Amino acid sequence: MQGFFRSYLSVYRPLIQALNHLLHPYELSYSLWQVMLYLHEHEHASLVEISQYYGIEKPGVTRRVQRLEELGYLSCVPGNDRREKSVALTEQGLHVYSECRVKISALEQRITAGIDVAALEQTVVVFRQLLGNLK
Amino acid sequence: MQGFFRSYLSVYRPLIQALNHLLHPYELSYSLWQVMLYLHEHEHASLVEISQYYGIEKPGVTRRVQRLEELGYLSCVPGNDRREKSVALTEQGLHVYSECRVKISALEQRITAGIDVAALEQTVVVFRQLLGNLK
DNA sequence: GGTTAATGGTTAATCAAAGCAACTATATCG
DNA sequence: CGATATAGTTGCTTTGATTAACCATTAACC
Repeated sequence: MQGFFRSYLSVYRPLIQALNHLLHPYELSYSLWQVMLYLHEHEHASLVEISQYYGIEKPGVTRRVQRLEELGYLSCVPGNDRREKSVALTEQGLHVYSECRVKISALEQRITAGIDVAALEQTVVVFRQLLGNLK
Repeated sequence: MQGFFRSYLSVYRPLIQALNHLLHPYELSYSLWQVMLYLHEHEHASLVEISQYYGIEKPGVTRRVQRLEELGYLSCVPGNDRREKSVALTEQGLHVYSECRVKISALEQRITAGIDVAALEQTVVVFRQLLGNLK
């Protein structure tokens, strides 16, 4: 499968640009959106948890969280371990999440238009396998 | 196909890291590698040509080309239009290309191991379609 | 129980990559 | 000839990530 990576990577820039453009009105980028995505699924989370989930370093998470805090999209929630900073989406964060969710799904719809659903599902399976092999 | 983008993007960071790690001994990154890739296929090219092919701005290409020139991997070739800077791989650049080509193909082999070849081929088709829809 | 080690988080400095705006030089067209 | 378009460069800014060093708190252990 010579050229597979190249084929994969050719999609990246236009895709991330489209997503960032979509998120821009909310002062978000995809990297910030990732944090919201995680918090939408986990109610609350520590920074290390997010760091490990996305495979990025802790300082990166600190900054994403700081930004989202500034925007009022998330806030700290008290926990028993006082080292830990547990964060959760705010009311506003949840609202922004929902709005973006709709738009992102619509974009997904548009970008995958005309592609066989079975092929898309197959592709998702391939991504999972690639990810497994990459670790 | 909710979550398709997310699935796609989850592969990006680990993949690009693996590639950059592989290219590091040659003082290359994937963004530099792209230029070499193009020049390997086109003998020589102008910066605008490369810029359009990869969908990046001209200054980005200027800097990539400058870096590759410093490394001795490419050099200018004379053309009739004196505005234009036509570049081509040097002897050394070609040699480095070959070495990296082998290693990248091996990595590709490793990362796609155990994945059905038909599924991979279908995935490449999906990438092409996505790219088409993204424009 | 008190010292040591591990864990969670932050800050600062650095780097890579990309974008935009403004500029120079050359070509083309009227 | 002069206006306009094209190719490339430079400078500045932004985004995202990394490493190293550090502080605070908790856990482990003799």
